Amino acid sequence: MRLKDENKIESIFNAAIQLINEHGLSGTSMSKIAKKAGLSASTIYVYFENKEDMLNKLYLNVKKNMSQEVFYNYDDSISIQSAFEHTLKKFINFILTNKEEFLFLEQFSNSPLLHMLSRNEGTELFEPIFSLFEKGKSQNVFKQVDSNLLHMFMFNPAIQYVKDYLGGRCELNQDDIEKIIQMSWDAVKA
Amino acid sequence: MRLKDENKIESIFNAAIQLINEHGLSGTSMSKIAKKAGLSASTIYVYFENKEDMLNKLYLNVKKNMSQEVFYNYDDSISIQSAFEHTLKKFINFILTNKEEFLFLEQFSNSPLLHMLSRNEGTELFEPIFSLFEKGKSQNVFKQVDSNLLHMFMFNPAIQYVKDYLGGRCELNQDDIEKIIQMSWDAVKA
Amino acid sequence: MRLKDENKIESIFNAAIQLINEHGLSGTSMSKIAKKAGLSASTIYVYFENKEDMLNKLYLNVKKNMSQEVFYNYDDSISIQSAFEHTLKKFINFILTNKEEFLFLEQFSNSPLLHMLSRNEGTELFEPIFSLFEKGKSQNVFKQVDSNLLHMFMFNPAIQYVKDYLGGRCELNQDDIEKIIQMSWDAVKA
Amino acid sequence: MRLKDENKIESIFNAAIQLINEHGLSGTSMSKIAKKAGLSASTIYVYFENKEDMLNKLYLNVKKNMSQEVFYNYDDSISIQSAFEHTLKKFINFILTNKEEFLFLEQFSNSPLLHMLSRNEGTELFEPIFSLFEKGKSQNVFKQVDSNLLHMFMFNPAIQYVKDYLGGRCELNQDDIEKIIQMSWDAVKA
DNA sequence: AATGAATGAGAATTCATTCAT
DNA sequence: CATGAATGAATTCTCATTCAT
Repeated sequence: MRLKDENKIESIFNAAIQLINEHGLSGTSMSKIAKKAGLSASTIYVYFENKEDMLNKLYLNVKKNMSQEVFYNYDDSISIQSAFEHTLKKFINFILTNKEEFLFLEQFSNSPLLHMLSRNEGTELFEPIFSLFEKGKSQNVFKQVDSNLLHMFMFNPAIQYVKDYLGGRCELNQDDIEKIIQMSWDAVKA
Repeated sequence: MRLKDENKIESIFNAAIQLINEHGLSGTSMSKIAKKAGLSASTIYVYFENKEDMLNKLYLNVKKNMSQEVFYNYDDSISIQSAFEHTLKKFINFILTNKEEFLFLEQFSNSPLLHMLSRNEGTELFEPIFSLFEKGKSQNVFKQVDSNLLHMFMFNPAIQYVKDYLGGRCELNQDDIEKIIQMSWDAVKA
Repeated sequence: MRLKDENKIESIFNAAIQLINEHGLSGTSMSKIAKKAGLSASTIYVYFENKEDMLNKLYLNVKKNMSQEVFYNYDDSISIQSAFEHTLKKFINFILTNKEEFLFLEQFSNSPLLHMLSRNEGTELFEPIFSLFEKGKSQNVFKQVDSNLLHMFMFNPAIQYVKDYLGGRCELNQDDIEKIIQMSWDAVKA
Repeated sequence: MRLKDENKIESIFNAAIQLINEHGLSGTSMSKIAKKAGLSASTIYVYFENKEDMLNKLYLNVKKNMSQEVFYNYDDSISIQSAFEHTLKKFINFILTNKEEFLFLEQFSNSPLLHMLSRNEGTELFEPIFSLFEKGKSQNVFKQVDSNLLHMFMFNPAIQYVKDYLGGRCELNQDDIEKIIQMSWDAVKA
């Protein structure tokens, strides 16, 4: 693809994310996305097969950006607890500063439009975390449980916290974030 | 006049839940719900103002059922840890045996169609839990953090686990459930 | 019919007139009328066959009120010009002080829902005017033209004036009204 | 892309006019118009924003046609009385030979769907008449009254006459028309 | 007489997508 | 590649009316 095209995909993605957060998945039509992106609805079909395809590719795109930022400069050599806390902090930071992308992810994750394939591909982008879990378990730093459980206790409460904040249901508070990280650690540590 | 049929609301709710789980919120139309419920689409509008209203009332209905079952025979006098574990167990049990209702809740919670009002009303149904949190904090059994944080660590990982199971992404395992309860406790305990 | 019923018909008529002026003929449904009248939609069908029937009866009702007021104390013995001017003045006064009824009439007169029968019956209520026209023609006070033409020049410009005023397209002005009456007279006089 | 078909708008307008005259404004749905025009209902929405928009544009279109025909070859230099009579004759002729358009205008003029803006724009198309009124007043040929009053006496009785004729409530009669023109003149002349 | 419940028919409008240019 | 035009299918919701009580 040429540069020009990449810009167009970018515009489509941005427009889609904004509209979905404003009006929900079902309230966002292709023509509205096209209008916001400044092109014709039919142009979208040059780049994507259909709405589902577009949404799935957008999902993976966002997940990729997220993983890139979260694992940027990921240092494998520090202590497991440090790696855990550091990564979680970076994750929270990412979803706080990229709330549009994050909220889109949350909406789309619960939709039947998200293909199993995309979901798996998205999960694989967080592979370093699963490595950390395995390493931690082998060193008896983490509880001897399925890594998915560790994953849930690492991310889900934090995700809920940010969702509540972004939904105006609680205040943002640095202290709370520290506590969340502490609690997550308490949950997973052996 | 004909007698208002309470069963009708029940049928509408059941049809809606099933369809939403099968085809997603946006893939579920009022006429499809009506057809499944065995009545005319316009009849739904006798009982509800519009789709949004119907969905919000369905949400509250499900939340109410959930709270009734979770807090049935809720014993205030046992130890805080027992109450915590017992309630969480009952909660997991409810969402496992009422997967349709549970999955609907998860979908709808992320939709902009869910009114703030309904969300709050739904939360209030779980008041006993917040009482437990306050009591536990005063006795220094729980960490001295906002009760919402305790709530997140109590429920969100479990919710994610059941979602993964119901989505076919992991096996159900009694042992895992015990571990989740243990991890939740580790997260919240002082 | 009993008193009680008469009140109900009155309520229905009032509600209908108000709603039609606010939202137009097509924007006014039977259930909205019923709600505004404080009764059930099905009750309207106790008194009228259907919407058309109700509207036609309302039309005649308004026309009857109008004729009663316009011809109240109608004095046959004064000069023809005085009778003409006096009646026109009273007519203008009626439509100015009963703008709701008047505007309903104007809306409904152009609708295909108005039956020929009702229209004729309504016209007959203005019989004294046609008598005046005949008398005036026989005395060579009016032009020797079809009475309907006299009728048009007597009423239509005035009606348009009041419509423009009520529609906010001109100011009400007593002087204008005098001039309209003068012009009408110039048009019909021999 | 396919070429935009100007005929399509024409077809839509024609279908709308016919149906509105047959079944009234409220009895005419977009899908019926589309069917009669030989296209899909959604195609109408390619050309117009909504029903209201379409109707207002149709209104202006008809008004424009009317003004074009009425003022075709309009000669400013003849006597004021001749110009008055000539124009009125042409107007009556237009509404008699374009009864569909005329009746649509009458129905729509009384509808709350007609925007103030369209109404004004429509009136402006008859500017030459208002010039004539001003000129006539300055030469003391017309009464010294608001031009709107002159306008009412010039057109409204004639309009009513044609409506009665088209509604089958009177016969068409060239003599009557001459008389109407005479009466209009008597009404407005100084 | 009065009415809440019920509904089939139909309303306006939007949607995802295709197609010819 | 890009897109305006076009549309069948679907959507939410309203309506006039009927009916059992």
